Amino acid sequence: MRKGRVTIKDVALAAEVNPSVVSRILNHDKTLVVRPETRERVWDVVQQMGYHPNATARSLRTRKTRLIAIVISGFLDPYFALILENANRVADQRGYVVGVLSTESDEQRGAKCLETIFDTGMAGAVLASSYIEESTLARIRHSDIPMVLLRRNAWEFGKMSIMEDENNGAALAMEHLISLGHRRIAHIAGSLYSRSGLKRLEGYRKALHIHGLPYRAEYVQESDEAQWKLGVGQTRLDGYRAMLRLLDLDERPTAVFAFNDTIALGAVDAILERELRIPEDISIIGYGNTMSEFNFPKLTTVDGQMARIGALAAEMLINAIESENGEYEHEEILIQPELVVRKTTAPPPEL
Amino acid sequence: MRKGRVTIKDVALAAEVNPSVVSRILNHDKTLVVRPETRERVWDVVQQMGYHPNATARSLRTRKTRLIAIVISGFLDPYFALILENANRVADQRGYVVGVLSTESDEQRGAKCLETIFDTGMAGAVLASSYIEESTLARIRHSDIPMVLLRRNAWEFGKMSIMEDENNGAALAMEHLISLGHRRIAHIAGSLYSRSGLKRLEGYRKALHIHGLPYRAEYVQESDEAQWKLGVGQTRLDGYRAMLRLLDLDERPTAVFAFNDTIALGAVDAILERELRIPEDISIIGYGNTMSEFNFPKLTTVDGQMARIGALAAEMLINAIESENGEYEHEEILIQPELVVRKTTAPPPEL
DNA sequence: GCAAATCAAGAAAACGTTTTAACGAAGAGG
DNA sequence: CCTCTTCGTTAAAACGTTTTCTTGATTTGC
Repeated sequence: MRKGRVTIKDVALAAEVNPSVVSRILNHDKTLVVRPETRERVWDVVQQMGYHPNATARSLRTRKTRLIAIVISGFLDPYFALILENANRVADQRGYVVGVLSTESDEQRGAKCLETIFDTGMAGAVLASSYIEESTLARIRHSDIPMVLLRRNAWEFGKMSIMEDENNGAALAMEHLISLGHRRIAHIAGSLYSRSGLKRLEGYRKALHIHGLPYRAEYVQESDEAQWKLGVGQTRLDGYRAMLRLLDLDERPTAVFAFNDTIALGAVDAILERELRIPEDISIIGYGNTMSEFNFPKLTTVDGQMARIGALAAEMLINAIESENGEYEHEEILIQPELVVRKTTAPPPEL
Repeated sequence: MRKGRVTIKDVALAAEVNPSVVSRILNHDKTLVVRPETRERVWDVVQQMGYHPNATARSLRTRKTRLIAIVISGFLDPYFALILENANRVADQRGYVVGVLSTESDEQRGAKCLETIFDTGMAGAVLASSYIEESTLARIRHSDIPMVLLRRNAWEFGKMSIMEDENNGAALAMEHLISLGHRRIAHIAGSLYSRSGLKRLEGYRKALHIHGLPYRAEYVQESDEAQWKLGVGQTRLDGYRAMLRLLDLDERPTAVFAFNDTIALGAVDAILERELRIPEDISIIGYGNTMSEFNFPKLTTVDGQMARIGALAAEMLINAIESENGEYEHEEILIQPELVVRKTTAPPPEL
């Protein structure tokens, strides 16, 4: 490590052997026949000189890179943090580095992120951000690197995808409330311009219908529409405000299914402020399981399985990258959410 | 984009020109003299064939790479999320991709992350994780790539560093409480095996001393020591438990300075459970400003300036990478925290 | 009208690997 | 003793750029 880095030639020179031999020894080339003493000598020199193969040169020659991209919407959202954490763990185990790109809730940047992925010559990508326009996405069809799309159908693009069964997740939440005896159940919805917002609302409606409960428009509160900039605005404050509107109804609901955990906590704030008790007076169920289990109150919710999804995405992606022939199944996987019952749901007060 | 990617030779062939000309045109080589029509023809062909230079080959030749590493302890901690978010933004603006490595509160992995950085040939690194042993860190001295260390002194390693003045941050919190009239102020400490834990405790003691207030050992609650695995265990539950112990004291404090916001919220839980009011009965101040401003209750805290630190780290690192001669100042920057007064502090009830 | 200067581009080396082909020496087979 | 394998290693090409050095053609200066 004197001037510049030590190259394979330096090693070869010191070990009095050809560079190719060094390379093949280091790469455990099975077809190489070499005297044990030579092999040992090479290893010694490698250790002693502190030789590390130049990854760039290797990549150029092998046309392989060990860098994969994960595109998210932002680091602060626990949804993405969980995905990143687990995808990164798997990638690391398998010897890959993840380059992370953030669209920052700006659709313009979705295209830029994809540019970067191609320009940087990454080996594959997990597309988790929802801020990638359809038109941008359409162009990935002709890219030759594997990709895994999250929460997006990817069949048409010839890529893999992992979807959550949000419809069923919402149903799970509703079944739980209904089985506790609730009949007046409200929903604080997410953006109705987003896939997730629509799916969870649909699950809400379907559950009502199955159990013969009436759909009451005033029981579905969207967060202040002005704030919904395509999915943004799911803050605790939004949940708080929506819940206040629900509490002001003549016949207020006995249970609330919130679009996500953050909104659910906002609803909790409003309820406590009105000096009502949870779950005795009103039950609250969230969605996502993005809050720590140590949070207060201990929120009943639906686990979105982000940890599993993150790990699985990395797994699938790397398998595809390493598939010999470059062929891989364009799988579409549907993950089932799970109900997590904690302390914010109970039978309604009338019983 | 038929078979394999289109290379500079393909472009050169199609534009009836030498590859070197294409290269120099694309890189806006000032010294190149070329006929306008040729230049235009090359650009046209580049566009039409969708040519993107192979980043790997370019890196090999120029001995430069546009990949920088950020080593964190985990994605779920908002402290790191904020740093990542802002460092990533700056890196992206300047045309860099950040590869993110996580030590996951495992000191063994700190060494591994550094290995990865060198093996991957990254251009530089921001070391934000606290789980990197001194012995591991010592080896970076002889690495030839720029690095920025966060919350660590790096002078001895010949690297740059950004430190928070946590001592002063703690003093800020204490001055605020004392100026409100509090005299019985407790501290829920972080791990006393960590730099941060010690510094904030020191700030707490110093402030007491300056104002002639007595130091009372029972007013300093460490979270359950068994849980402190070198800094882990700063959960909301820990704050809750520590606060319960404080509430059980004969003469309970009128204000609490918590090691961080998460612990502060745990303390809030305990106080509310005992049916005391915040801030009327007890004031709470946190540290970090890691919670959204929409959180409830609106926590008075000390802003750790993580956003600024993240951006600054990326800025300094990239400046160093791009410094012509490879020389750069081994700066040590000290960032001052700022007090953020919200709703959980008020004068003590006696007044 | 001729040397010198300028213009427009081409040729080739280099970056550090991996991989395939080639090679000489030693041993085997007859 | 000659040929044919096998063994252990070397030679060289290739990956796709960038960069330096030439080169041939045209223009300029006088």
